Amino acid sequence: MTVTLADVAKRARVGTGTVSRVLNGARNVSQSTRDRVQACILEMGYRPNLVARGLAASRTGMVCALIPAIGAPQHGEVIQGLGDVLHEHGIQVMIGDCGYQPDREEAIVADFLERRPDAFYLTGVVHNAKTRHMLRASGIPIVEGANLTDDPIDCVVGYSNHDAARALTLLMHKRGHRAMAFVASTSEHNDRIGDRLKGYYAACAELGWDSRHLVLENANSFSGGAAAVERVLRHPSQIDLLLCATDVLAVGAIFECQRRGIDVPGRLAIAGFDDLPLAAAINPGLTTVSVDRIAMGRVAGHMLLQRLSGRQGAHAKIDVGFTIRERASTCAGPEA
Amino acid sequence: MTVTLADVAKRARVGTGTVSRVLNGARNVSQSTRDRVQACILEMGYRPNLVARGLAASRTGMVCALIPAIGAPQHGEVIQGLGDVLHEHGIQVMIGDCGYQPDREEAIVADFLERRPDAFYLTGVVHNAKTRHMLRASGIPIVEGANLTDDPIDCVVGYSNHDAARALTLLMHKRGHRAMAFVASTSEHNDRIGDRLKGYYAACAELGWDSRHLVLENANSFSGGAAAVERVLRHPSQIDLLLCATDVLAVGAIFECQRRGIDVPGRLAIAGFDDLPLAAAINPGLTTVSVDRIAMGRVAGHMLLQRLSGRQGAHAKIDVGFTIRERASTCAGPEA
DNA sequence: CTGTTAGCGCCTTCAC
DNA sequence: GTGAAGGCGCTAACAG
Repeated sequence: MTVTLADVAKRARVGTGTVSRVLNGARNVSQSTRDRVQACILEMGYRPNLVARGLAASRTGMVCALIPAIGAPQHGEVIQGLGDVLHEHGIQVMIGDCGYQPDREEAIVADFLERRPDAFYLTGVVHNAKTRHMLRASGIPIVEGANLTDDPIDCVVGYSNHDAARALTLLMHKRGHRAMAFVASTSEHNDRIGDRLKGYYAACAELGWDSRHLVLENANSFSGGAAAVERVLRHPSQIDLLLCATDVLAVGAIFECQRRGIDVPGRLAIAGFDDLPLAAAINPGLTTVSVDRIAMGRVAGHMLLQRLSGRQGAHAKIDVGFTIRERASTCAGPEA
Repeated sequence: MTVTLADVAKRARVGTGTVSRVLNGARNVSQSTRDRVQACILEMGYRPNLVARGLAASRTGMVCALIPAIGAPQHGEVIQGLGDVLHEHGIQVMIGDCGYQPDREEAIVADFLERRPDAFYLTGVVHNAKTRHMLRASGIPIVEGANLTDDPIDCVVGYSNHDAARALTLLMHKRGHRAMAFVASTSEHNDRIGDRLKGYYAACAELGWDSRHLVLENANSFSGGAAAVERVLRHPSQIDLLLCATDVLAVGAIFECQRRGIDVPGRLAIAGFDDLPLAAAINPGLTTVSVDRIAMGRVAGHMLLQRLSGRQGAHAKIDVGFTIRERASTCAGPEA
């Protein structure tokens, strides 16, 4: 029924090995036979069976990527960059959605490993012991992304969520904001959010705000951001800036302020994190932290390719940095 | 190095066939040997190699899904529903991003087919001839989604984008809107958008608006929606409703109105399509067309499972319907 | 119920 | 440069 490599070999009057060589671009094949074989391939409409190739070569040409939520544009961008680079090398990306749940992540890793991927990409740098163990034991290259750590499973590419939050907090202080509240999203298992909060704490400590920091925690949704506004307005001390752990929370907060007729940033300034397209579009524009996620994905792809090509060592940790985008949702500073 | 099925068999003192049976839950294995084998599997930490299984059984337990843009939450929801159903049956989903480009779709389909997936999910119902041919020739179940057609490759699950746009237009007319403009997104190769426009035309025809329909075309982005507002305001006839082909366009339009101090819906009403979370959060709430995409994905999954289990026939076309969500961005009607 | 035997389609030595 | 042969790890008859 379906035409196999052996069929091609027969038609071209060569051994299967030769066809295989042509297929994989080995140099030691004479031009004439190469041409003949390739003609047959075309004529017969032969398509290699990558499952068989994977078994024989123990290289499947597949890389697994785990993200916490498919449909979240941030992670989509990373995957896009990753895929762009890998596709050029004939590698396909298989995506897993672990929904911010470590045990789901573990299950997916276990499942995916049975498919013998050539490498793995994980979002975040915190994974449970079993997951780390399985991955290490598999012996394939692993890259963790979207944050930084000094103790990666294998290698890591991202930016310091901690430092970004700290820098944003300090900048807002410089701009004149004095009474801040931090709005975290409920996510015990999201290291990026956790580090952003820690970065906020660090900045507070540096500023000498050693007493009760106001920290709220809400679902990472527009209504979660709205709820934060309500809480803050009822707070005894007059909060003048809402530092939201995500743009979604921040946008929800801005919407709520619009509804209540609260001036942003006049009465309450709002900052976010992620620089989604929405951040630039909304009124007022949202001050936020920006990262080139596509580039991050591309770097991840290159790291994997390098590891796959044998060259160990090299960079095991790459910081792609971040940028703070100041927009109208926060004050331009005392001098402005 | 890695433990294989043969290793387990040796340790359990049974044939490889028996281990295979235990693995695949065949009934004809005595409880005692089953227990013994399973003990060995645990002790040795055996994990089956799905690549080898795929080759031997010519079932890979993989389904490929093509979406036009990873990171677009709409498609993420569909994939989520699809994955939920398939995972329960040990099937993994491999996602491809074809970026609204037919030739990229064709290339991805060709690549993916070499991995011998058990089935395929495609977004949309329009694909080029080569793609359709390859898919048909592969002989595996195919389901197309997110729209409807009478000529599916195999089967289709979705809703009529045409009818939804038509219904929305007619409803808006009923609500008192008389001078509409349709804002399409630039996408020659997006059948959903195309059908929405046709549905608008159909409604216009029914309403006797046979003369010059105002139709704009902009990039599917917030700024595209903003640009549409500018165009409409300069239009000689006073447009009172912007029918946007997507929520993103509509939200961009609302933002632009906010900037210009234009009352929505008083001066200009705005409606969208997709019912993103943003539609309910924004001020005013966005009137839009809603579809249960997760459910749609689940239905797609069930269709595939049914096809895979041999039972042909059954439903080859399932309409999951749509709902119009009226919110404050359009008028409540003459009676309100 | 269970062991044995062929492959699945391809890659990869190893001789020629 | 090229053919032949031996697996890769597993499933699926087929005997017993």
